[in-house]
Amino acid sequence: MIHKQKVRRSTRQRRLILDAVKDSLNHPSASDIYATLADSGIGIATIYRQLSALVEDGEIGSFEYQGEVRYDPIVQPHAHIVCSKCDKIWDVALPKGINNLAPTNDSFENFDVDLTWKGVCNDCR
Amino acid sequence: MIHKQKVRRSTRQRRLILDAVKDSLNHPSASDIYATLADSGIGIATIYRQLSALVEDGEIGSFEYQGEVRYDPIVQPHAHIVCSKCDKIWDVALPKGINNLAPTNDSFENFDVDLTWKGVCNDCR
DNA sequence: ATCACTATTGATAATGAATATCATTATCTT
DNA sequence: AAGATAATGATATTCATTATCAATAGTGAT
Ligand SMILES: [Mn+2]
Ligand SMILES: [Mn+2]
Ligand SMILES: [Zn+2]
Ligand SMILES: [Zn+2]
Repeated sequence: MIHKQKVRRSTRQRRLILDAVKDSLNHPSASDIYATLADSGIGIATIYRQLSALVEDGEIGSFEYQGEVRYDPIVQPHAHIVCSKCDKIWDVALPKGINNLAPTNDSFENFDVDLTWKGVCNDCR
Repeated sequence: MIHKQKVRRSTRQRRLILDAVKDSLNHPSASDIYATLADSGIGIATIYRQLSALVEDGEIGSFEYQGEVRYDPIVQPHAHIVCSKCDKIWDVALPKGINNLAPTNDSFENFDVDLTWKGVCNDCR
């Protein structure tokens, strides 16, 4: 029983939004992307819809921070460092062997890890 | 230069809210606590205010999940397992030695780690 | 116990992120 | 080119959380 693949049309809006995330450096929110594409005329609803769709399709990553969803051009698993002063976010490699440290009881099947270190960055000290 | 301690009054509302979180088992949200204390007459604004204050005072923990803040009776650092189907959350010990795996560049001072494993629980399979 | 000071409360308005609605438009298949 | 329908954009709506402010109630001093 193969799950039917949802047909996704290639629209100008989808391409622009994907490119904006792929070119981003700061884990942008939906309104960040909206601002970046301000002169494209893309509506805010489309920004939200396509960002969700792109995550669902595995084209981009996402996580929530400070009450809003942030998007990530990197889809490979990785960890983040956040500064609690300026709220900047950096990418960092997952600790080697972290998957071996997963809680292995056979009543749970792990498939994803969300790891964030919180601290104060150099600029804020 | 000691930082002046903010004076915090002991009110009936604060005590009830703290007790509700301490007695909780399901990482409740603000509205969960509001529901639990429904017959106490405590206003929703007070629920939010005191939950924030209790976190600030280190009396309870908190983290965000699925677009809302969840509160935690356990203040000691620990990790969570969440089921992406039923959204239930379990406590789990932090992997031993996780702090040694922190990204150690001297331009960043780590003091907190947020670790969540996401998967599908037994009931949902 | 009473007083004065002010932190806290509760009702409610306001904010901000995200979703729902729906007529119109654009994409894809034939 | 035509038909089917996914996608869009304007906007209304939902939902969590915060702001406002007059009234209330802890607290420390008398
Ligand atoms: Mn990242
Ligand atoms: Mn917990
Ligand atoms: Zn910083
Ligand atoms: Zn489950």
